[in-house]
This record gives sequence, C-alpha cells and structure tokens, in this order.
Amino acid sequence: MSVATVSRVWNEAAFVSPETRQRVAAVATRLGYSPHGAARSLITRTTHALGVLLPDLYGEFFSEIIRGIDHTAQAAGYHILVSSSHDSKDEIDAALRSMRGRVDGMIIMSPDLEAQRTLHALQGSFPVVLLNGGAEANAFDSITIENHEGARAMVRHLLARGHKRIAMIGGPQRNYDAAERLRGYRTALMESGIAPDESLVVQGDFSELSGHRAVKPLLALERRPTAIFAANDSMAIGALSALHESGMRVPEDVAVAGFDDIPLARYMNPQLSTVHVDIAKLGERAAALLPSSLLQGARPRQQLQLSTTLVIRSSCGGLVS
Amino acid sequence: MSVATVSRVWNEAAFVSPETRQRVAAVATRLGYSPHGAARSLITRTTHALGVLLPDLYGEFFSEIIRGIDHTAQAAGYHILVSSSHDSKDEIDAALRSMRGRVDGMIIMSPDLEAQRTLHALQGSFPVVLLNGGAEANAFDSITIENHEGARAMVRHLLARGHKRIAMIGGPQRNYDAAERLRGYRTALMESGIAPDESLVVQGDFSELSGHRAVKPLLALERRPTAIFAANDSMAIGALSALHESGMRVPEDVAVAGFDDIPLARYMNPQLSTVHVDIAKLGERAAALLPSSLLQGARPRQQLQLSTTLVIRSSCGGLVS
DNA sequence: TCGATTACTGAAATCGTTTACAGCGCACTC
DNA sequence: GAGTGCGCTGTAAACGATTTCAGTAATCGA
Repeated sequence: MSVATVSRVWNEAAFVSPETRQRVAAVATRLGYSPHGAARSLITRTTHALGVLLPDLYGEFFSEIIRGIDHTAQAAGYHILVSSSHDSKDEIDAALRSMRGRVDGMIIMSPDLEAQRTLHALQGSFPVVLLNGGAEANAFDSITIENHEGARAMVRHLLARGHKRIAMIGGPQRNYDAAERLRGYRTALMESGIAPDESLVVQGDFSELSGHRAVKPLLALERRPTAIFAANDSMAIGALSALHESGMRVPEDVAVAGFDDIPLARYMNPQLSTVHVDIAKLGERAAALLPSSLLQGARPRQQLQLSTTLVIRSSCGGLVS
Repeated sequence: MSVATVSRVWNEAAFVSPETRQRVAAVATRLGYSPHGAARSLITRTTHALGVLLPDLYGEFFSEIIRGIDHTAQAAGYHILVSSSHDSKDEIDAALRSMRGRVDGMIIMSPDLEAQRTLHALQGSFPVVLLNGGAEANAFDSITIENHEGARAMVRHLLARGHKRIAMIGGPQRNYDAAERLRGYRTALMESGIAPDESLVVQGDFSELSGHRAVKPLLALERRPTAIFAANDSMAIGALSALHESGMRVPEDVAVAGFDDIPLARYMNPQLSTVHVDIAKLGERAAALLPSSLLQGARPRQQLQLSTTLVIRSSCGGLVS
C-alpha cells in the first residue's frame, strides 16, 4: 500500500476502508513505526512546539513558570522547547534564529531592559508573548505582574504596622520587574510623607546569596531599619538566614517581607510575608495566548496584567491589629 | 544566486568567494532570513535537540535537573524539549512517539517501577539515558543516585547521636528512589540491631504537604519518635513546619533530616540536615552522555552512580560531638 | 595555443511526510 | 446498458534545506 494511505490512516482522515486501516495499523506496530516529526512540520508548517526563552533556570520562580507553561501547552498538544541564560542581545538573537522552524511561537522572558531592544526587530514576524516585558511590551502580546501595586501595598502594610525605617533589597540593575518593585516601594514611602533614605536601599540580584549579603550593611547602619522588604522571596529567604545568624529575631527585631510567594515561602520559619503572584498562572496564561494567536491570526494585541495579593504571615508580625 | 550557494554560505563550508559570501549575508540580514529548522533536520537527520521526559515539574528537584541538563546541552549546542507528567505507560508511549524526528536522543526519568516496562520496547531504537531507573536501568545508559547508601548513612548518623526511635516519611509507592531510600533506612536500623517498627514508617508522596501531614500520626504515637527522616527535602520541610505548628522544638524535641539537599535546605530555620545530591550534576551528566553516544555510535552501556554526602546542619542537632 | 587544473557556482536528487488530483471499480439510476 | 456518483487508493508535487555532481570561467604550465 502507498504512503498516502498510511498517512491517511495515521491522521484518521478521509475515506479509508476499515480493513486497510487495520492492516496498516498492524504493520505499523509490528515495525514500531511512528511518523517523523521534522518531515511533518515541514509540510504542515506547524511544529506543535512552543519556544521558551528564559534568562535563567535557577530557583523556584522559573521552575513554576515552566510548570505553568508546560501545563497548558501540554493540554493543547504542544511541547515546549526551553532555552535559558539569555541576557545579551546576541544570545537572544542566536536563540531566536535557532528556533525558527522548530516552534510555532515563542514565550520570551527578558526582563533586562537593554536586551528588549533586540525584540523590536521581531515584530510581527513571529507569534511572540512577552513575559514581564518593559518598554517593548505593547508591541507584542504580553503579560506583566502588577509589580508597582504589589510593592506599594506591602510597604503600606509595613507602614501601617508602625515601621518608619523600611529597607529595600532591590533586584538586578536594568531588570524591569526589579525597577517597578523599587518604584512601588518609593511611591508608598512618598505617599506617607517619609523622606527617602538611599542608604536603606541595597542592591541584590534576586539570588538567595545576595539577600544574605545585603543584611550586613543594613545592620551596620547607625539608624537600623526595623523592616526589610526584599524584591523577591529568594532574597528575603537569604536575608532571613543572615538575620538569624546575627542573632536578630524576626519579626520582633526586624520584620521581613518578600515578593512572589514561591511555594516555600510558607514553609520558612518564621513564615514569610510576601506579595503573592500566581507564578504558574503567569506561565499558563502566556502559553494560552500563543495557540489562540496562531489560530485566530491577526487579532488585537493583548496586554494582560497579573494581579498580586498581599500574603501576611509571621515574618512581618502578622496582620495589623 | 542559487539556494546551494546560500546554504554553503550559511554553513561556512566549501569554496565560496568572499564577495558572494558578502552579498548573501547582506541579503539575508535585509530579508531577516534564517534557515528552517525542520527542513534542516529532515535532510541532516539531526535535530540538535534533546528530549526530556519527567514525571512532574513541581519543586526544586526537577527545576535543578532541568537546569543541569540545559546547562550542558546548551554548551553542546543542543536545545531541550520538555515533556512532563508521564506516569502511565500510555502517556510515556505517546510522548515518545511524538518526539520521534524532533530530538536526537532522550533523557527519561520514570521512577515509577510499573512504567519502566514500557521502556523495554525502546531498546536500541533510540539513544536513551535513564535517570533513576530501576530494573531496566542496565538496558540503557543510566544514572542513579546512591539512594541506599545515602539513607543508610543518614540513619547511622542519627543513631550515633543516640536516637533510638527514628521515624521515616517515605516517598510514593512504586517509586524507585523512594523504595531504595526506605531500604537504606531499614538496613541501618538492622545493622544496629534495632527492631523495625512499622508504625514509624509513614507514607508520603514527595510533596511538602504530605510531609506536613505525616507529622500528626507520628506525634500521636504512644512512643513518639525522637527523629524524623524524610525521603526528600520537600517532605522534611513540610514536617518542619508541622512540628513548629504543634509547638515542638527542632532539634531539641525532634530531630529532622531530609534527602536531596535542595538549594533551600540551608535557608530553613533550623537549617535542614540532609543527604546531599548534586541534582544539577545529575542532569548535566545525563545530558553529557547523550551527545557522546550519538557521536560514538555503539559503545558499551554506561551505568553511572551519583554519590551522596551527608550534610549535617542544625535540624538534627549538628555534628556528633 | 591548448589542455589541465583550480575556484567557484548551479542543477537536481534527497530527506519523510501531506494533500490535491486522478483513477478505478462498483452500485445505482433512468 | 450507459451514465453518474461514490468510496477508496495511488501518483506526484510540494515543504526548505543539504549535498553530490556537473558545468563554467579563469589561471597556469607546457
């Protein structure tokens, strides 16, 4: 029998007599045959794969993102092709090129503000969803976290608890999310009429280690902060461990809060107060945008914002009474 | 100019005059051209992608595995195609089929002992590396963790600290790693002449929640355990938080130990004692095996064992004095 | 000046599918 | 009994690259 018939059997399409169907299926299992993905992609012009470009893979944040993406992608019959550690323009370029013809669309998380300019060239050539994009976000489908609002809310909560000197451990320079969270912190302070004190802002890089390191200079200050707000949970966790090592009690001596609400935040001791972000959903939404844009073709660009909620646990002293 | 020339330019091969090379490059950038992955794969019979099949994506363990795989894969010029939540035989079958012609080889982690039989059929048809495989491991290249030795060492340490009633929170049923760790626990007890007490063994499923839940029945026992050994860190963390909630002090009232040494173990309070596994290296090694087997063709199968080391922190009371 | 060599470029086959189109037998209708 | 339609199957042209082979122009040696 001919290849055409086999193809028809495999796609369960058109008119194939039950008996040929049988025969083909039998032979296929006997030979362990399964169709060749690349060949199919070539002619059908669809790969059933989604490209995912991430700056890094370390930590629960990215793990959750991938899990979210994979979850909806898999449900829609897509696989995901992962590529990480792309900060610079050239790396992103290379990754994008190497993915052409291998994926139907891409989810790109490139919080580095510099690197975003690269993306500009992409416009329209390819279905793209931007995760946490900055300036370029509105040139594509995009999803961003309510960074500013979330940070503002958390700092307001700390203020409401009576804290006057609130330190911030910021994220990497040139990182969009980090910048927005810092802005939220400043907004809240300004709104309550507190003069900004730049010695209270220490720069980190979103890693636990950097959170750990940030504590020492803060404790060395003449007028110590009574609360520390970290731009993400990993750094908050690092800070917690550093505070513990220096014999400070949390929240009695220093209150601590983070951002993201990674799964482990609630298992810390004391449990970590944080700004909850449904990280997995961030990934899910992103993955959901792609197939829809593939099917519907040109449609208005969607800009989604993922809302945040305050999760007050014991590390900042609990709810305001 | 012809497609052949363009191809030659792109692959930097053969004799192309510098000026044509120039012209082609210029036009390529002007048109934003980049070669079509599927088409290349079809003729070159190589995809520069590695398939990764995981049972789940939740938690730092898998995150680290992926990170390790991606790290060496990327260095070798490979991307990774991820597919998760494959427990049953049929799911694994489907995933394998859908990856044919899309990847050059696969890394499969299928700790479920049942599902392993599916893999048997794969033999030789495809470069495969098994992660934490059980019975089928020696039919493929494989890497396993020294589960038995690691668990045994940790339990011996607890015994050396004077603990007589050591509880174990086990992993999922039918899971290879979990079974081996439980076996190591039993070996250590037997070696020190302690009669096994099955009421001290609670089953979990590797999740934090299950670790949390496992604590209650243990505390309800007439003769409470003085130490709890969890089959992985996530469950140990869950247990820590449950113990804290019930007002138990760690390590004074109950010592706690885990397995895996996920990055956050040392940031817990108290810091979690655990059996260190270089999880990322597990992934790296796996990824390193594949390209080598692709290049060298038939070579003797390799069975690697990843060694473990004891990391004693404060959650079990520190080093034996 | 002519053949041989060299350096480059183009034509065409190939990879393994999908799919439009054509062909073929058979039943049905008038 | 011829024409029509239907149900099924095979032929062949794509898809977009790589690669072999052949062809052409320039250079060189004799």
